[in-house]
Amino acid sequence: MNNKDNFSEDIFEYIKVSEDEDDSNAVEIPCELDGTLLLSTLVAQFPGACGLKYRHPDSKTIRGIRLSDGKLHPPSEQGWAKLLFICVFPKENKRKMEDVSPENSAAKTKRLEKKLTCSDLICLGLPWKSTEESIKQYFEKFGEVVMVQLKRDKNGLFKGFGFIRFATYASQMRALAQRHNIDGRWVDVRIPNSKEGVVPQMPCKVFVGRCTEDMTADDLREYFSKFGEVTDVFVPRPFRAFGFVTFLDPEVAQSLCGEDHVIKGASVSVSSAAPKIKSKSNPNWKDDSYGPNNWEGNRSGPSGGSNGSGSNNNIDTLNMQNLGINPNGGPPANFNLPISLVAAALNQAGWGGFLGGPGNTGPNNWQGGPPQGSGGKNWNNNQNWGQNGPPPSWNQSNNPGWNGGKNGNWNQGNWPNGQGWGGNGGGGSGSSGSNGGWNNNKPQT
DNA sequence: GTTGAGCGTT
Repeated sequence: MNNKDNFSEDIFEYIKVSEDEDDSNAVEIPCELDGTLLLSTLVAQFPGACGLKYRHPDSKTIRGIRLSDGKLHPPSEQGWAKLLFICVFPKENKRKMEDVSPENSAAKTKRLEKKLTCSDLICLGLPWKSTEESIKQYFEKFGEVVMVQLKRDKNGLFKGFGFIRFATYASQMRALAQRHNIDGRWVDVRIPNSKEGVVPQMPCKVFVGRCTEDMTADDLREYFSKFGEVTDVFVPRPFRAFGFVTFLDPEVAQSLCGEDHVIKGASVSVSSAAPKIKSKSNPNWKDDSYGPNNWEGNRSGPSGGSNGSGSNNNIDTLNMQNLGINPNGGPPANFNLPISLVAAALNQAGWGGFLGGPGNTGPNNWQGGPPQGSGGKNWNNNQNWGQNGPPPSWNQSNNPGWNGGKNGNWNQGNWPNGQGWGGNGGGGSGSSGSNGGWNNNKPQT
């Protein structure tokens, strides 16, 4: 052995990955102990990646790497060998001949381009030591950053927030779809309030009907990833024969609507997750509510969160929806609690499924209380939530404090400080422990 | 000198 006895990274196999066949920019990425590579691990280093390929040393042809359940499988029984693996990114342009018809190509693309414009993004909770340069450097992994403005007071003291702007919509979407840990702080990146309703958005989410019970979120993700980058999947449990898939590119989502696809031998139908019913019971809803089931079905959140499938790829669809990035499934307009806190807490409390994690155990994976060691004592009387999903009041104004924080359970005063839900490091019912949560920020010096 | 929810002296 070597003299790094206290350093156990060599129990993981590292594989060399690059964006192209030039390995000078390659990154070595650790596999899991079973030899597979988590897609989320790949995405963490290569945002937007949806798979891997490699050039076969003998045939010299490019071969794809098998992706199943969010895991990339080594090309042979011998493992990953010492080959260079190349990231696969979703094709920018579309896929099917029908979509290249005159009606759908130029005109439609033009329309979309006009709609899908970048806006400034606000970054909240930046570390005090941030500089324009460091922030630019951090966000450049999502694409070209054309502007960084950190806000300071009259004395030049940094106020802990700022604005950034990307060169492309895709970069913006990638940044909005992820959580950001900058120098150990969870930083919220959002569309500024001043831009709310100004930045036009297209639905990124589709409704997938006729799902069979054996279709997991990972199945849907794997299948639909071939059409474009999937940022979120939600399959309600218990089984309800439908699911939702959210794409990074709204054009991909739109192009799939109206189509039938075969997954696991069954025909599913893809349709718009667009508004279908109007909610009268909840004054907090915006004018329209979305999808077949409002929040319960249509809502989603961080993928790869707090469940056994083991990884968190930092997708933050909950945030996206709240901020109008994806108009489908948005919460009430006057949703007072910082959405990131809700997301983090629900995730860590084992609600990852409700928020759309790959396990999709939904509200039912939370059986009668917060995780051990949690400070979330306000949950204790809500054990019925573990049986039949959220109480009806979730969608109504008399809910436990979603609106004004008057009732105590949800207002900020009752949230544990600093460490979030007990700081147990794991994702509630999940086992992977890779869910950092949003509210883990600690005071810094 | 301190801080940790917020929304931009363009």
